[in-house]
Amino acid sequence: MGTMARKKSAKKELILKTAAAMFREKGFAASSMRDLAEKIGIEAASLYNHIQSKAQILEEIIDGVSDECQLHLDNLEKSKSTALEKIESLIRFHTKMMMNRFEEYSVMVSQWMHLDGDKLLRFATNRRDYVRRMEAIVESGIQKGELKSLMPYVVVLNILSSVRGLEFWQRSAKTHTAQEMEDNMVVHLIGGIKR
Amino acid sequence: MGTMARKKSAKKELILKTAAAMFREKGFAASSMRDLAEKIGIEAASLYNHIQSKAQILEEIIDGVSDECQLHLDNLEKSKSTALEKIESLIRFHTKMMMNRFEEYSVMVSQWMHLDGDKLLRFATNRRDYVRRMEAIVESGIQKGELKSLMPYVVVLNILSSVRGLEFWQRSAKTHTAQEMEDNMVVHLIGGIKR
DNA sequence: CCTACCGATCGGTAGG
DNA sequence: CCTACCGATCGGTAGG
Repeated sequence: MGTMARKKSAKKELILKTAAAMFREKGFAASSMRDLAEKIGIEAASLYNHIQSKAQILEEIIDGVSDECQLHLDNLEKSKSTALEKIESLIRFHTKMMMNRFEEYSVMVSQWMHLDGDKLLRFATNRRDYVRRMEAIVESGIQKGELKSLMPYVVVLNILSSVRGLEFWQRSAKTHTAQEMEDNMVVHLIGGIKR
Repeated sequence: MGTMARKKSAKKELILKTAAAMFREKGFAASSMRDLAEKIGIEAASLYNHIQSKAQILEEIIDGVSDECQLHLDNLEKSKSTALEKIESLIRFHTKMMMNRFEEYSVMVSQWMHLDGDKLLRFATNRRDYVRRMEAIVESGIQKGELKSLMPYVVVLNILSSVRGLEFWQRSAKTHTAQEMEDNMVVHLIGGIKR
Protein backbone atom coordinates (compact mmCIF):
# COMPACT_ATOMS: atom_id res chain seq x y z
CA MET A 1 0.00 0.00 0.00
CA GLY A 2 1.00 3.64 0.02
CA THR A 3 1.36 6.04 -2.86
CA MET A 4 5.06 5.30 -3.12
CA ALA A 5 4.31 1.78 -4.24
CA ARG A 6 5.08 1.08 -7.87
CA LYS A 7 1.82 1.74 -9.63
CA LYS A 8 0.64 -0.84 -12.10
CA SER A 9 -1.35 0.31 -15.10
CA ALA A 10 -4.95 -0.82 -15.35
CA LYS A 11 -4.06 -2.81 -18.46
CA LYS A 12 -1.28 -4.66 -16.72
CA GLU A 13 -3.63 -5.48 -13.85
CA LEU A 14 -6.09 -6.84 -16.38
CA ILE A 15 -3.40 -9.01 -17.94
CA LEU A 16 -2.36 -10.43 -14.56
CA LYS A 17 -5.94 -11.07 -13.51
CA THR A 18 -6.88 -12.73 -16.79
CA ALA A 19 -3.70 -14.79 -16.83
CA ALA A 20 -4.31 -15.97 -13.26
CA ALA A 21 -7.75 -17.27 -14.20
CA MET A 22 -6.28 -18.99 -17.22
CA PHE A 23 -3.26 -20.49 -15.46
CA ARG A 24 -5.51 -21.85 -12.73
CA GLU A 25 -7.93 -23.43 -15.17
CA LYS A 26 -5.55 -24.92 -17.74
CA GLY A 27 -2.17 -24.80 -16.07
CA PHE A 28 0.77 -22.53 -16.90
CA ALA A 29 2.28 -24.61 -19.69
CA ALA A 30 -1.03 -25.22 -21.44
CA SER A 31 -1.88 -21.52 -21.45
CA SER A 32 -0.71 -19.65 -24.53
CA MET A 33 0.04 -15.98 -24.88
CA ARG A 34 -2.21 -15.94 -27.95
CA ASP A 35 -5.19 -17.22 -25.95
CA LEU A 36 -4.44 -14.73 -23.21
CA ALA A 37 -4.28 -11.84 -25.68
CA GLU A 38 -7.53 -12.92 -27.30
CA LYS A 39 -9.38 -12.92 -23.98
CA ILE A 40 -8.19 -9.37 -23.39
CA GLY A 41 -8.99 -8.30 -26.92
CA ILE A 42 -5.55 -7.44 -28.28
CA GLU A 43 -2.91 -9.18 -30.39
CA ALA A 44 -0.35 -11.44 -28.70
CA ALA A 45 2.52 -9.15 -29.62
CA SER A 46 0.83 -6.25 -27.83
CA LEU A 47 1.03 -8.02 -24.49
CA TYR A 48 4.74 -7.31 -24.48
CA ASN A 49 4.16 -3.59 -24.14
CA HIS A 50 2.93 -4.30 -20.60
CA ILE A 51 4.88 -7.35 -19.50
CA GLN A 52 8.30 -8.71 -20.31
CA SER A 53 7.59 -12.42 -20.61
CA LYS A 54 5.15 -15.19 -19.80
CA ALA A 55 7.41 -16.21 -16.92
CA GLN A 56 7.20 -12.73 -15.43
CA ILE A 57 3.39 -12.87 -15.36
CA LEU A 58 3.56 -16.03 -13.25
CA GLU A 59 6.13 -14.47 -10.95
CA GLU A 60 4.06 -11.36 -10.30
CA ILE A 61 0.89 -13.33 -9.62
CA ILE A 62 2.66 -15.57 -7.13
CA ASP A 63 4.70 -12.82 -5.47
CA GLY A 64 1.57 -10.80 -4.80
CA VAL A 65 -0.11 -13.59 -2.84
CA SER A 66 3.07 -14.87 -1.26
CA ASP A 67 3.99 -11.46 0.14
CA GLU A 68 0.58 -11.12 1.79
CA CYS A 69 0.97 -14.50 3.48
CA GLN A 70 4.42 -13.60 4.77
CA LEU A 71 3.11 -10.32 6.15
CA HIS A 72 0.27 -11.99 8.01
CA LEU A 73 2.62 -14.49 9.62
CA ASP A 74 5.08 -11.74 10.57
CA ASN A 75 2.35 -9.92 12.46
CA LEU A 76 0.98 -13.09 14.00
CA GLU A 77 4.36 -14.05 15.43
CA LYS A 78 4.57 -10.68 17.18
CA SER A 79 1.13 -11.05 18.80
CA LYS A 80 0.56 -12.32 22.33
CA SER A 81 -2.11 -14.84 21.36
CA THR A 82 -2.02 -18.47 22.44
CA ALA A 83 -0.83 -21.11 19.96
CA LEU A 84 -4.41 -22.23 19.50
CA GLU A 85 -5.52 -18.71 18.64
CA LYS A 86 -2.63 -18.30 16.24
CA ILE A 87 -3.48 -21.51 14.42
CA GLU A 88 -7.11 -20.50 14.16
CA SER A 89 -6.01 -17.17 12.75
CA LEU A 90 -3.90 -18.95 10.16
CA ILE A 91 -6.78 -21.19 9.09
CA ARG A 92 -9.13 -18.22 8.79
CA PHE A 93 -6.57 -16.07 6.99
CA HIS A 94 -5.71 -18.71 4.39
CA THR A 95 -9.34 -19.65 3.89
CA LYS A 96 -10.23 -16.01 3.26
CA MET A 97 -7.27 -15.61 0.91
CA MET A 98 -8.39 -18.65 -1.04
CA MET A 99 -11.91 -17.28 -1.30
CA ASN A 100 -11.20 -13.60 -1.91
CA ARG A 101 -8.24 -14.00 -4.21
CA PHE A 102 -9.26 -17.32 -5.66
CA GLU A 103 -7.38 -17.27 -8.96
CA GLU A 104 -4.10 -15.87 -7.66
CA TYR A 105 -4.00 -18.06 -4.56
CA SER A 106 -4.80 -21.17 -6.60
CA VAL A 107 -2.07 -20.33 -9.07
CA MET A 108 0.43 -19.95 -6.24
CA VAL A 109 -0.33 -23.35 -4.70
CA SER A 110 -0.69 -25.27 -7.96
CA GLN A 111 1.62 -23.58 -10.46
CA TRP A 112 4.67 -22.48 -8.48
CA MET A 113 6.72 -25.36 -9.90
CA HIS A 114 6.62 -23.60 -13.27
CA LEU A 115 8.68 -20.71 -11.93
CA ASP A 116 12.12 -20.88 -13.41
CA GLY A 117 15.65 -20.76 -12.11
CA ASP A 118 16.29 -18.55 -9.12
CA LYS A 119 12.63 -17.62 -8.76
CA LEU A 120 11.75 -21.27 -8.26
CA LEU A 121 14.49 -21.72 -5.72
CA ARG A 122 13.48 -18.60 -3.84
CA PHE A 123 9.84 -19.64 -3.70
CA ALA A 124 10.70 -23.14 -2.49
CA THR A 125 12.92 -21.69 0.22
CA ASN A 126 10.25 -19.23 1.33
CA ARG A 127 7.63 -21.94 1.37
CA ARG A 128 9.76 -24.25 3.47
CA ASP A 129 10.50 -21.39 5.83
CA TYR A 130 6.82 -20.53 6.12
CA VAL A 131 5.95 -24.13 6.97
CA ARG A 132 8.69 -24.25 9.60
CA ARG A 133 7.42 -21.10 11.27
CA MET A 134 3.93 -22.60 11.39
CA GLU A 135 5.41 -25.79 12.81
CA ALA A 136 7.09 -23.75 15.55
CA ILE A 137 3.72 -22.36 16.59
CA VAL A 138 2.25 -25.85 16.78
CA GLU A 139 5.29 -27.09 18.66
CA SER A 140 4.96 -24.36 21.29
CA GLY A 141 1.29 -25.24 21.73
CA ILE A 142 2.21 -28.86 22.36
CA GLN A 143 4.89 -27.82 24.82
CA LYS A 144 2.42 -25.71 26.78
CA GLY A 145 -0.13 -28.51 26.83
CA GLU A 146 -2.65 -26.59 24.72
CA LEU A 147 -2.40 -29.14 21.94
CA LYS A 148 -2.22 -32.91 21.58
CA SER A 149 1.18 -34.38 20.96
CA LEU A 150 1.09 -34.63 17.17
CA MET A 151 3.80 -34.25 14.54
CA PRO A 152 3.75 -30.50 13.81
CA TYR A 153 4.62 -31.13 10.18
CA VAL A 154 1.50 -33.23 9.65
CA VAL A 155 -0.72 -30.64 11.31
CA VAL A 156 0.66 -27.83 9.17
CA LEU A 157 0.44 -29.89 5.99
CA ASN A 158 -3.17 -30.85 6.73
CA ILE A 159 -4.18 -27.25 7.35
CA LEU A 160 -2.54 -25.82 4.25
CA SER A 161 -3.71 -28.71 2.08
CA SER A 162 -7.28 -28.44 3.31
CA VAL A 163 -7.37 -24.77 2.40
CA ARG A 164 -6.01 -25.64 -1.00
CA GLY A 165 -8.81 -28.17 -1.44
CA LEU A 166 -11.32 -25.31 -1.34
CA GLU A 167 -10.35 -24.74 -4.96
CA PHE A 168 -12.92 -27.39 -5.81
CA TRP A 169 -15.69 -25.93 -3.74
CA GLN A 170 -18.50 -24.81 -6.02
CA ARG A 171 -19.30 -21.42 -4.58
CA SER A 172 -21.97 -21.10 -7.21
CA ALA A 173 -23.94 -23.88 -5.49
CA LYS A 174 -25.28 -21.55 -2.86
CA THR A 175 -25.99 -24.28 -0.31
CA HIS A 176 -23.42 -22.86 2.09
CA THR A 177 -21.90 -19.46 2.66
CA ALA A 178 -18.19 -18.77 2.66
CA GLN A 179 -18.42 -18.03 6.37
CA GLU A 180 -19.99 -21.43 7.08
CA MET A 181 -17.24 -23.13 5.11
CA GLU A 182 -14.57 -21.23 7.06
CA ASP A 183 -16.15 -22.02 10.43
CA ASN A 184 -16.40 -25.71 9.58
CA MET A 185 -12.76 -25.77 8.50
CA VAL A 186 -11.81 -24.34 11.90
CA VAL A 187 -13.94 -26.76 13.91
CA HIS A 188 -12.58 -29.80 12.07
CA LEU A 189 -8.91 -28.81 11.94
CA ILE A 190 -8.70 -27.17 15.37
CA GLY A 191 -10.88 -29.85 16.93
CA GLY A 192 -8.36 -32.48 15.92
CA ILE A 193 -5.45 -30.88 17.72
CA LYS A 194 -7.02 -29.33 20.83
CA ARG A 195 -6.18 -31.31 23.94
CA MET B 1 -5.46 -59.50 -11.04
CA GLY B 2 -6.20 -62.83 -12.67
CA THR B 3 -4.67 -64.28 -15.80
CA MET B 4 -7.63 -63.18 -17.86
CA ALA B 5 -6.76 -59.55 -17.31
CA ARG B 6 -5.39 -57.79 -20.36
CA LYS B 7 -1.66 -58.19 -20.02
CA LYS B 8 0.47 -55.14 -20.54
CA SER B 9 3.93 -55.58 -21.96
CA ALA B 10 6.88 -54.76 -19.75
CA LYS B 11 7.80 -51.92 -22.11
CA LYS B 12 4.37 -50.38 -21.90
CA GLU B 13 4.50 -50.59 -18.11
CA LEU B 14 7.84 -48.81 -18.22
CA ILE B 15 6.41 -46.07 -20.40
CA LEU B 16 3.45 -45.54 -18.05
CA LYS B 17 5.65 -45.53 -14.96
CA THR B 18 8.19 -43.13 -16.46
CA ALA B 19 5.47 -40.88 -17.80
CA ALA B 20 3.75 -40.77 -14.40
CA ALA B 21 6.96 -39.58 -12.73
CA MET B 22 7.39 -36.98 -15.44
CA PHE B 23 3.79 -35.73 -15.46
CA ARG B 24 3.87 -35.38 -11.69
CA GLU B 25 7.08 -33.43 -11.72
CA LYS B 26 6.57 -31.08 -14.65
CA GLY B 27 2.88 -31.35 -15.39
CA PHE B 28 1.20 -33.02 -18.38
CA ALA B 29 1.45 -30.13 -20.83
CA ALA B 30 5.08 -29.37 -20.05
CA SER B 31 6.11 -33.01 -20.57
CA SER B 32 7.15 -33.82 -24.12
CA MET B 33 7.09 -37.20 -25.84
CA ARG B 34 10.69 -36.60 -26.84
CA ASP B 35 11.81 -36.18 -23.23
CA LEU B 36 9.81 -39.25 -22.26
CA ALA B 37 11.41 -41.32 -25.00
CA GLU B 38 14.86 -40.13 -24.05
CA LYS B 39 14.39 -41.21 -20.44
CA ILE B 40 13.42 -44.65 -21.66
CA GLY B 41 16.24 -44.80 -24.16
CA ILE B 42 14.36 -44.93 -27.47
CA GLU B 43 13.32 -42.45 -30.17
CA ALA B 44 10.07 -40.53 -29.76
CA ALA B 45 8.51 -42.23 -32.77
CA SER B 46 9.08 -45.63 -31.20
CA LEU B 47 6.80 -44.83 -28.29
CA TYR B 48 3.87 -45.17 -30.66
CA ASN B 49 4.47 -48.89 -31.06
CA HIS B 50 3.32 -49.28 -27.46
CA ILE B 51 0.83 -46.49 -26.91
CA GLN B 52 -1.57 -44.64 -29.17
CA SER B 53 -1.16 -41.10 -27.94
CA LYS B 54 0.07 -38.87 -25.15
CA ALA B 55 -3.54 -38.48 -24.02
CA GLN B 56 -3.91 -42.24 -23.70
CA ILE B 57 -0.92 -42.46 -21.37
CA LEU B 58 -2.58 -40.00 -19.00
CA GLU B 59 -5.86 -41.90 -19.18
CA GLU B 60 -4.28 -45.22 -18.31
CA ILE B 61 -2.33 -43.82 -15.38
CA ILE B 62 -5.42 -42.19 -13.92
CA ASP B 63 -7.79 -45.09 -14.61
CA GLY B 64 -5.47 -47.50 -12.79
CA VAL B 65 -5.54 -45.52 -9.55
CA SER B 66 -9.14 -44.41 -9.88
CA ASP B 67 -10.40 -47.99 -10.28
CA GLU B 68 -8.61 -49.05 -7.10
CA CYS B 69 -10.21 -46.25 -5.13
CA GLN B 70 -13.64 -47.15 -6.43
CA LEU B 71 -13.12 -50.79 -5.49
CA HIS B 72 -12.09 -49.93 -1.94
CA LEU B 73 -15.14 -47.77 -1.43
CA ASP B 74 -17.44 -50.44 -2.89
CA ASN B 75 -16.20 -52.94 -0.34
CA LEU B 76 -16.28 -50.44 2.50
CA GLU B 77 -19.93 -49.60 1.86
CA LYS B 78 -20.82 -53.28 2.16
CA SER B 79 -19.06 -53.68 5.51
CA LYS B 80 -20.79 -53.46 8.89
CA SER B 81 -18.29 -51.03 10.40
CA THR B 82 -19.33 -47.83 12.14
CA ALA B 83 -19.09 -44.55 10.28
CA LEU B 84 -16.03 -43.66 12.32
CA GLU B 85 -14.31 -46.91 11.38
CA LYS B 86 -15.18 -46.37 7.73
CA ILE B 87 -13.73 -42.89 7.72
CA GLU B 88 -10.56 -44.10 9.39
CA SER B 89 -10.31 -46.83 6.76
CA LEU B 90 -10.64 -44.22 4.02
CA ILE B 91 -7.91 -42.05 5.53
CA ARG B 92 -5.56 -45.02 5.88
CA PHE B 93 -6.36 -46.34 2.42
CA HIS B 94 -5.78 -43.06 0.64
CA THR B 95 -2.64 -42.34 2.64
CA LYS B 96 -1.23 -45.73 1.71
CA MET B 97 -2.17 -45.21 -1.94
CA MET B 98 -0.40 -41.88 -1.95
CA MET B 99 2.70 -43.44 -0.45
CA ASN B 100 2.82 -46.74 -2.32
CA ARG B 101 1.75 -45.45 -5.70
CA PHE B 102 3.14 -41.98 -5.31
CA GLU B 103 3.56 -40.97 -8.95
CA GLU B 104 0.30 -42.37 -10.27
CA TYR B 105 -1.81 -41.09 -7.38
CA SER B 106 -0.24 -37.63 -7.61
CA VAL B 107 -0.92 -37.51 -11.33
CA MET B 108 -4.55 -38.43 -10.74
CA VAL B 109 -5.16 -35.66 -8.22
CA SER B 110 -3.13 -32.96 -9.95
CA GLN B 111 -3.35 -33.69 -13.68
CA TRP B 112 -6.88 -35.01 -14.26
CA MET B 113 -7.94 -31.68 -15.77
CA HIS B 114 -5.73 -32.45 -18.76
CA LEU B 115 -7.91 -35.42 -19.73
CA ASP B 116 -9.82 -34.53 -22.84
CA GLY B 117 -13.42 -34.68 -23.96
CA ASP B 118 -15.48 -37.57 -22.67
CA LYS B 119 -12.66 -38.88 -20.46
CA LEU B 120 -12.58 -35.61 -18.59
CA LEU B 121 -16.33 -35.61 -18.17
CA ARG B 122 -16.34 -39.21 -16.96
CA PHE B 123 -13.59 -38.57 -14.42
CA ALA B 124 -15.30 -35.46 -13.07
CA THR B 125 -18.54 -37.40 -12.71
CA ASN B 126 -16.84 -40.30 -10.95
CA ARG B 127 -14.99 -37.94 -8.66
CA ARG B 128 -18.14 -36.09 -7.69
CA ASP B 129 -19.89 -39.42 -7.10
CA TYR B 130 -17.02 -40.65 -4.93
CA VAL B 131 -17.15 -37.52 -2.80
CA ARG B 132 -20.90 -37.86 -2.38
CA ARG B 133 -20.59 -41.44 -1.20
CA MET B 134 -17.99 -40.35 1.35
CA GLU B 135 -20.30 -37.54 2.43
CA ALA B 136 -23.08 -40.09 2.97
CA ILE B 137 -20.86 -42.02 5.37
CA VAL B 138 -20.09 -38.84 7.32
CA GLU B 139 -23.77 -37.89 7.30
CA SER B 140 -24.81 -41.25 8.77
CA GLY B 141 -22.18 -40.86 11.48
CA ILE B 142 -23.61 -37.48 12.42
CA GLN B 143 -27.13 -38.89 12.45
CA LYS B 144 -26.09 -41.67 14.82
CA GLY B 145 -24.33 -39.24 17.10
CA GLU B 146 -20.88 -40.74 16.45
CA LEU B 147 -19.70 -37.50 14.88
CA LYS B 148 -19.97 -33.80 15.53
CA SER B 149 -22.48 -31.90 13.46
CA LEU B 150 -20.21 -30.65 10.69
CA MET B 151 -20.80 -30.06 6.99
CA PRO B 152 -19.99 -33.45 5.44
CA TYR B 153 -18.62 -31.78 2.35
CA VAL B 154 -15.98 -29.91 4.33
CA VAL B 155 -14.94 -33.04 6.20
CA VAL B 156 -14.53 -35.03 3.00
CA LEU B 157 -12.67 -32.21 1.27
CA ASN B 158 -10.30 -31.81 4.22
CA ILE B 159 -9.52 -35.54 4.29
CA LEU B 160 -8.88 -35.92 0.58
CA SER B 161 -6.94 -32.65 0.40
CA SER B 162 -4.76 -33.57 3.37
CA VAL B 163 -3.82 -36.85 1.72
CA ARG B 164 -2.99 -34.96 -1.43
CA GLY B 165 -0.70 -32.70 0.57
CA LEU B 166 1.52 -35.69 1.34
CA GLU B 167 2.91 -35.14 -2.14
CA PHE B 168 5.22 -32.60 -0.55
CA TRP B 169 6.38 -34.82 2.27
CA GLN B 170 10.07 -35.51 1.87
CA ARG B 171 10.19 -39.24 2.51
CA SER B 172 13.91 -39.07 1.99
CA ALA B 173 14.22 -37.04 5.19
CA LYS B 174 13.95 -40.11 7.39
CA THR B 175 12.79 -38.23 10.48
CA HIS B 176 9.43 -40.01 10.40
CA THR B 177 8.19 -43.30 9.02
CA ALA B 178 5.27 -43.65 6.65
CA GLN B 179 3.34 -45.38 9.41
CA GLU B 180 3.89 -42.47 11.79
CA MET B 181 2.66 -40.06 9.15
CA GLU B 182 -0.44 -42.16 8.55
CA ASP B 183 -1.23 -42.46 12.25
CA ASN B 184 -0.87 -38.72 12.76
CA MET B 185 -3.17 -38.05 9.81
CA VAL B 186 -5.80 -40.25 11.45
CA VAL B 187 -5.48 -38.68 14.89
CA HIS B 188 -5.78 -35.15 13.51
CA LEU B 189 -8.56 -35.71 11.00
CA ILE B 190 -10.61 -38.20 13.04
CA GLY B 191 -9.98 -36.25 16.23
CA GLY B 192 -11.66 -33.24 14.70
CA ILE B 193 -14.93 -34.98 13.91
CA LYS B 194 -15.37 -37.45 16.78
CA ARG B 195 -18.03 -36.33 19.21
C1' DC C 1 -1.17 -1.48 -30.46
C1' DC C 2 -0.63 -3.93 -35.12
C1' DT C 3 1.44 -6.68 -39.15
C1' DA C 4 4.70 -9.71 -40.30
C1' DC C 5 7.68 -12.91 -39.10
C1' DC C 6 11.64 -15.73 -36.54
C1' DG C 7 13.54 -20.16 -34.77
C1' DA C 8 12.22 -23.77 -31.77
C1' DT C 9 9.50 -27.33 -30.43
C1' DC C 10 5.39 -29.86 -30.33
C1' DG C 11 2.47 -34.59 -31.18
C1' DG C 12 2.27 -37.68 -34.52
C1' DT C 13 2.82 -40.40 -39.25
C1' DA C 14 5.02 -42.83 -43.36
C1' DG C 15 7.79 -46.17 -44.67
C1' DG C 16 10.98 -49.38 -43.90
C1' DC D 1 12.65 -49.66 -33.35
C1' DC D 2 14.72 -45.98 -36.54
C1' DT D 3 15.16 -42.05 -40.09
C1' DA D 4 12.90 -38.54 -42.06
C1' DC D 5 9.51 -35.54 -41.99
C1' DC D 6 4.61 -33.12 -41.59
C1' DG D 7 1.61 -29.24 -40.14
C1' DA D 8 0.61 -26.74 -36.09
C1' DT D 9 1.70 -23.93 -32.51
C1' DC D 10 4.70 -21.91 -29.31
C1' DG D 11 7.15 -17.45 -26.97
C1' DG D 12 8.97 -13.58 -28.54
C1' DT D 13 11.04 -9.64 -31.72
C1' DA D 14 11.46 -5.97 -35.49
C1' DG D 15 9.69 -2.17 -37.20
C1' DG D 16 6.37 1.02 -37.60
